[in-house]
Amino acid sequence: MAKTSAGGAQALPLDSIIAGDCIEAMRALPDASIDLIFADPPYNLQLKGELHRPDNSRVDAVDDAWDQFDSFAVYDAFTRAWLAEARRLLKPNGAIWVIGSYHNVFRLGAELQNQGYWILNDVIWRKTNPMPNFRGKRLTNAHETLIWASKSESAKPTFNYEALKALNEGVQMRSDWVLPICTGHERLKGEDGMKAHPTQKPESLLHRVLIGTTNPGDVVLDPFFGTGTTGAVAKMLGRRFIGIEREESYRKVAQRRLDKVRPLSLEALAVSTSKRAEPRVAFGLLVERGMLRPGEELQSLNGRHSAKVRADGTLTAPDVTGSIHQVGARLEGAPSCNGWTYWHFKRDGQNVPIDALRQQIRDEMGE
Amino acid sequence: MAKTSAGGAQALPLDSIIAGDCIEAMRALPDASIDLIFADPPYNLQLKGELHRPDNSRVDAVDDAWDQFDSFAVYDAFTRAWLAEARRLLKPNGAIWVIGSYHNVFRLGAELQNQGYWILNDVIWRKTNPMPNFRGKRLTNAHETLIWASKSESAKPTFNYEALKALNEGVQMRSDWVLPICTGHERLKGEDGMKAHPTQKPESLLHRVLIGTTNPGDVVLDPFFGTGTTGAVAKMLGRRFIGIEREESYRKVAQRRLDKVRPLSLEALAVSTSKRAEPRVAFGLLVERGMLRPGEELQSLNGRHSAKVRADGTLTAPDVTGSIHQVGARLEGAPSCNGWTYWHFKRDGQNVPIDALRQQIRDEMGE
DNA sequence: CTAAACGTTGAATCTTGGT
DNA sequence: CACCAAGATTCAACGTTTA
Repeated sequence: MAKTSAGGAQALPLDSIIAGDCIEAMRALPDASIDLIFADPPYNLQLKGELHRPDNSRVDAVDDAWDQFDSFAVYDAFTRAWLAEARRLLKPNGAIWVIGSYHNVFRLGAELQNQGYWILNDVIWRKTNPMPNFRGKRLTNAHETLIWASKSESAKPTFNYEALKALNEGVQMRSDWVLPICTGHERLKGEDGMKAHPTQKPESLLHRVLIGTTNPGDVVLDPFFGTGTTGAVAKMLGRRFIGIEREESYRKVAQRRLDKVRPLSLEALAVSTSKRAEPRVAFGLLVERGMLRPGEELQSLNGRHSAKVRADGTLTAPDVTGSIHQVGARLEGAPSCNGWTYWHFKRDGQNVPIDALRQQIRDEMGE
Repeated sequence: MAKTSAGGAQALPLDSIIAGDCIEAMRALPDASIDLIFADPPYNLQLKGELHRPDNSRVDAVDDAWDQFDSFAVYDAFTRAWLAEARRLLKPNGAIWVIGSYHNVFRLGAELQNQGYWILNDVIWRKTNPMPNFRGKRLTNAHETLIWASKSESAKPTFNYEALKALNEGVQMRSDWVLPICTGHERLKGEDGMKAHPTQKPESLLHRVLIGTTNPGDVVLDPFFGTGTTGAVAKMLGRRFIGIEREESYRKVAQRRLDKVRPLSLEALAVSTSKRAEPRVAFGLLVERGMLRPGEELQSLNGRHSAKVRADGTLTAPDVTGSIHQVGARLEGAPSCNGWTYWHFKRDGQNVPIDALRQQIRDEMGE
């Protein structure tokens, strides 16, 4: 595929599965073209014989004295390579999710940090129905760890705070997610009736990831596509996806699965948004519109202070004059203050925050 | 201190706090002398500006000098050094616990693996009452990660499977542990009334670690002793401890704390080793949480019988040991008994059913 | 007296947009 | 990039004061 000189998104093989090795396939994609990467890398290394040690000696699968150090060195080299490609592909405000268990997640996390990714949270997928530890020599391994990281410290990653809060019954989403493992009808079977993939992730997990950290239309890359859970949920949620998968059998199952997915309507895709996404309203507009009269007195939230509205949209109190925020902050001795929720006016004997007037204006603008 | 040629435990400064840097202090201890290490190293939080709650109050951040490192390279070198000393000190079948957050735990885990430690489980401490994310820019950081590792792959670490199972309603203990953070009376205060240490760990966490992975009489080393939670729980549970702490103020608080701890009786310490019927409720959590003290006496509903609480959440009476239900049934000569309503404890001169404590826990967990 | 209201705090990598 | 101002944002557990 030809890259465009601009690295334009039109070069991307959207909504399709690329056959091949994940590192080579990523090399063919343009810089800074991806909004989000979700990666579930293998940790049962079938890499012997296909990779070289850091000193370039070839690792042989059969007769090699395959000690632990070699094993970690090879795994780290593999991790370093695909994470570097992944970072090149991310837009400046892009982010990545990786998932792993204690076998590999510490290598993943350390390498993310080494490459300049900025960890935003680690998230625990707490399985409601894990496989028990049969030998009674360990604790039941009842969770996996996800790491959410932005491309750099200065990035401004997508985070739909209000949508996740709504998913969590009105309290902010925590870093531990309680979700069942993938079983039943959701678990894809091969033609032999056996499970098609050993570690198929539940769609609920991807649903939460994509609702929380992407917007509709975003491009999501999964370099270890497997049976395509990332693609299926992305398509359902109105996101674009690119999958990379080496094994033909997985690609076949994934493509069949994807063909059956019907995207949700735009209406169904709408999520709760934060105030930050709404248009700014100048306090002065409330005065101009006659919603507050110059000279009218406002009361503070706690009732301890008052200030008068002036015709230019500033407030004045005995010792301070300025914006609604500045006056509130000064009177409270606080470094900052949200004047919209701090100041109240009287209507029908009730104290009403001036934020209600702002909301009224926003409602009119939205009509 | 002179090492004995056998590395004998008699050279160990048991049940005391060593003043000084953890690496130097460990160098003075003999090879292969420690059964278990619990380490809560600095997290390298890298906090920048100040953080305020929405009500404008200031968050008291962990900004102590001991948590400051110039780079990952410096932090890694520090980690490498203390983990190497720690490994030298462990007996061949010894094990280590480390605790951290996403800031440092990937460095810890990777270095453990690099040094030949063998990870047995990662364990998630899920906090019932974490600090929220005040700016709505991340997920609530609601957990910390512990890593449990043996000295080598071939080691046979202590694992009290049945005791942990008994603590967990008779089902296998999982890798996610739900426990509150350290607050209230347990949180140690300095003379100024402020918290004595910024990151004091709850005793319930150490209780579970020590019950599960040590035996009475084992030697437990904590190279980052702080205010001595590890020592306090070890002493209570009949384990020996060695603490290393650099800061004099922490040592003073820890020593005062340790002096007040009364070790449990042997009887209370006995830990079940045989299989038995599944208790239906997590009585053990009441013990871990300190709501009932091992050795404490419970009275029967009719006042005719009494039994003692043991550290693994079983009861013992003169002729019978087992779950709260089993012991109640045996003493009454009944086929079954609801231990929750049968057993009572004394609080403020009143007999209160232990069910009240269960209800308290359920309330906390939102059931 | 109790109940309700109010205040405090916890290992935190915690903003955005305009000039 | 620096600087400045607007303005968005919290949950559970304790402890203390008020009604």
